[in-house]
Amino acid sequence: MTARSKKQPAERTGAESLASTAYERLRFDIISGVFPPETKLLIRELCTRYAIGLSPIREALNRVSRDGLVEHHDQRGFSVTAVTEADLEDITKSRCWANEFALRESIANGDQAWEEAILIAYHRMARLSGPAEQSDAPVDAAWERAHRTFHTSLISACNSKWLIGFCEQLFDAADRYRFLARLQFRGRTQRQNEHRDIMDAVLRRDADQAVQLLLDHFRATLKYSRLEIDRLRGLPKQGPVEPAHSRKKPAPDNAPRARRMAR
Amino acid sequence: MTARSKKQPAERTGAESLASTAYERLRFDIISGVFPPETKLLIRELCTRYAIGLSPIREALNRVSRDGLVEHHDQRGFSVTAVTEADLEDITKSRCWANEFALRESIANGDQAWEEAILIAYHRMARLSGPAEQSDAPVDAAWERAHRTFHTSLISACNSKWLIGFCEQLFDAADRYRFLARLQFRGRTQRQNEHRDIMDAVLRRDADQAVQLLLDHFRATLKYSRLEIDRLRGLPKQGPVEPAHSRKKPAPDNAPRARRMAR
DNA sequence: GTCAACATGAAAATCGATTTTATTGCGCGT
DNA sequence: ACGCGCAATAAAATCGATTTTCATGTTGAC
Repeated sequence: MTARSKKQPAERTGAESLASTAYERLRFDIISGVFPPETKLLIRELCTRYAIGLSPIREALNRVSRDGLVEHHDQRGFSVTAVTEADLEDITKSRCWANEFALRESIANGDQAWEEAILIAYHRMARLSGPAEQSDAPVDAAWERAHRTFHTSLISACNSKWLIGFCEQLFDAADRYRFLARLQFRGRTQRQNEHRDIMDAVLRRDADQAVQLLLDHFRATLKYSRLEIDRLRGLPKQGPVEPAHSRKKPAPDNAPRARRMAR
Repeated sequence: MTARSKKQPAERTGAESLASTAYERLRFDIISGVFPPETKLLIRELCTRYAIGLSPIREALNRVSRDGLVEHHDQRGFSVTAVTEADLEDITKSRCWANEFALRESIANGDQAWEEAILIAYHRMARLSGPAEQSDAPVDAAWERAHRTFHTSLISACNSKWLIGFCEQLFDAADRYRFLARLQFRGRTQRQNEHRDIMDAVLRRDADQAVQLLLDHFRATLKYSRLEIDRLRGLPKQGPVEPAHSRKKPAPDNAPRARRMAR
């Protein structure tokens, strides 16, 4: 036996820890709305859901809480950050500001590799956009990733890792609102051409036009998402999508809000 | 025994978890340069240093890593983020952008409470500035906190939690560079009047002037910190300030770089 | 009838042991 | 002698048990 049976050279880099995979899954589940806003995240439930121990879950929770998707109160656990219209507007304003700067810098500094990266990112996204049209799939993880990559590629030449990181964080935050809205609207609004127009302007190095289109794009997302917030308000908060583990005592009828964080 | 011996009603709100205190201490120690850049952070050593268990340390490390002060590689542990001139310039550029926007918004929106908060923050900082003049104290934690609070207060009326959070993160990152520089220069550069001038312009609602002064302030920090980077470069990297726990085998002489992260 | 102290149960937080993984030094074959 | 594979060691990562803390519902005194 000449050993070496463990690691295929192909996946050599894929040595992820359980905590990291838990982080990815948790972040995705929060953004995609599996855990509705203000849901209390019980460590034990997450353990059984993801089939891993306490420590990695706890580690993952700490990371998402620094992403702003989850709030943490000492001795009182974690809960999904609430959604409010003010927060949505804050996010949109911030990402407009940050992306405008980053995009202008990118257009000024971008080289050929940058242009090609945008082109590739767009086409990968566009290719996924067709087959995924069926609206019964609640979330197309692949397209979402490609979408994120596309937006990052636009500003990737701004020469600021901090700014890029900030934009990505805001992207995730805004995405959560978009997903929440989609849960109602079922079926994707067709906005692929917005992306194409943005890309065209960027590659044309028309900074003003590109910025204009990009900000419009963000504001359209805002408008689209905002419609849902009012509807969400007043809805009884509930646990994760799959029914919460049966309580020994089914909550008495006079408890309209279940599993809500004390504030 | 009528119990109730545990908690004084005074410190009722101070129910911090060990992980949170570890986070604070760790962040402070990294920013203040106790752990030099690129130091490998061994969990066990941190456990003994802070006298707490693995889990809280690990939790704290995850949080600081999301703050950008520490890098994490799966299965390979944590290490203090390296310092580079490019990173320092990135940070400065980013905080100039972010703070300009935030400050203009603040000046436009700020109410009386905002003005008074600035005033108070300044005076608290100024009061600490006098007695702390002795240069033998490596770090005056109280003044540093007040300094941070002052800068945050300036932009606190910008109506964007995201933007404020971003600015604070950048503040910490820049502060680490400033501390590293101070370790050499011993003795504080007297820049208190810069803060006063900024405050005056802000309270006068002279946005252009305030922005000008604030950005100059940041750039002065950049200039001040940059001087040290070249000097740091080439210096043998070493462990925490207190001598590294004695190795059974003292490293052979041909190993110039000790405890360095593989990259 | 109202309020406060108390008991009870649930969840978070912490710890220490165990498992997994990476790194380093050594021996062997070429 | 040089490179390659293997063993030994150190560190990270994970798990499960235990301790602390909070929330809830109840009882008793005023």
